[in-house]
Amino acid sequence: MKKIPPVKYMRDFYPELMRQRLEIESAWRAVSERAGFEPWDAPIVEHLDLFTRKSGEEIVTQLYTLTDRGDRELAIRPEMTPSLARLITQRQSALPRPIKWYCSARMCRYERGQRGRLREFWQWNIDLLGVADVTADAEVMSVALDGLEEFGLGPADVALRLNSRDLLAALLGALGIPEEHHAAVYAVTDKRGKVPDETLTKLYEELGLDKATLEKLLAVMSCSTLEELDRAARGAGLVGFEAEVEKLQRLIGYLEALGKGDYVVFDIGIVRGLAYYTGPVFEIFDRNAELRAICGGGRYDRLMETMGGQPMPAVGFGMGDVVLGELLTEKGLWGTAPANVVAQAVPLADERIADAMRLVASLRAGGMMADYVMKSGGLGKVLKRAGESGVRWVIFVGGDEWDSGQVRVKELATGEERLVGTDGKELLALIAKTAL
RNA sequence: GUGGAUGUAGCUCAACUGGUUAGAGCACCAGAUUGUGGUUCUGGGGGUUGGGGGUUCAAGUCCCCUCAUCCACCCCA
Repeated sequence: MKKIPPVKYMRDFYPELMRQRLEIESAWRAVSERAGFEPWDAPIVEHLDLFTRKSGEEIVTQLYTLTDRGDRELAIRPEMTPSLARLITQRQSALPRPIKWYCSARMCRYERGQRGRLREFWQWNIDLLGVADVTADAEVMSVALDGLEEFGLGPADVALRLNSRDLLAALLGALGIPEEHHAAVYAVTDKRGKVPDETLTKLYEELGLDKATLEKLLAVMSCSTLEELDRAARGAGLVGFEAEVEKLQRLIGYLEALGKGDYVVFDIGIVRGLAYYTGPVFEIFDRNAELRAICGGGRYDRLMETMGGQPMPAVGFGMGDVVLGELLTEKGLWGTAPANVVAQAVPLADERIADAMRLVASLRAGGMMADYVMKSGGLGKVLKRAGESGVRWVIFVGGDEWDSGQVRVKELATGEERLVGTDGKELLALIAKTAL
């Protein structure tokens, strides 16, 4: 019989990998809860319309779609935001503001796999709705960075690249570029840092702008700090963008107040592909910029209307488990050791197997992680295995000790042995004491 | 969807210009070791050399196709 492999670009979670996934998810959860976000989730399968409404029909080629027996067109969710919008709009007037929600969800995208991108993955979403001010943006970005700090990552490891769609729009407007051409400019700007500067310049030239406008655009787009941009735009005689610069400066100030100032880098090349972003947008990268973005997000103040709800300002991000996992592996920051069995009982004769079970059952009932060897004897091997796998106590069940109502307990780290009663109580107390 | 690279045991890799039955280390299982340790020693299981076709007396090796993986592009919610 031929073996059936896992589905292309999807992972089998052997225990080692599964522990990593759980470590990531519990960190996300802990950080979210600590920052006052509430958990939510939705079905893993949604109506196809939910996704095409937000992203257009082209999205279908990137989805796992299915038709159910009632001829309903469905799709496995490729992201959480449409579901979020549904949940929010269903109870929009009843939810107290601000709405701070998080989820850690499994999703699928039918894409070509490559490093950092698979067809099934987990994504942490943080969303804050009902607050139009950049205080909310700062909060969301800060929590994203908290999520990375939880693993020991710091400003030396990752950077938060920040930009604003409103700022870009204001600059292009000031340059006299009509709104319908903004998307084309964004598409080029998005390449910044990904292609050589000369190529970028060439792409801007191909946009068909007149020479004066092009020169001003290039002057503005080549800035690598917000201050530099402010000077360059003023120098080019542009007006009407100042409020957006001020907003970003205030946002950066809030991030500093939240202790995240060292991560922030202004990057006019951060555009984000999605059309629905409206204000500040950001991506978090490893400092070496070897991997794709660890996290991306921004403000999407129009989405609730698009999804049939009342207008409501919103800001959020998504962080995937794949790139983060690669970074943690690269930096050696995985924390979880296997959960070792603390105590292992070994029956010294077949007649003692049931007794070992009883003892272990009472230890488990007492909250201790305990296990037993499933056959009697073979002490040399049992001890060897126990030592290798991190067992801390081995309990010998049987022999003369058993006949006198006791079991012999060996602490593997010291080799010290003691005699305790067979009901497990004394053993629990002993282990609890040494565990501290 | 486009282009490039790579495919040998669970993992890391050998096998000179084509030449006997494809090997080693690690891992796994067992024994030395029926009441006491991590070392050591011995043995064992595990391969359609990704798959198919072709050239040849002979293919892991050369050719073609295909599949998979990785990298880059497109896209990136």
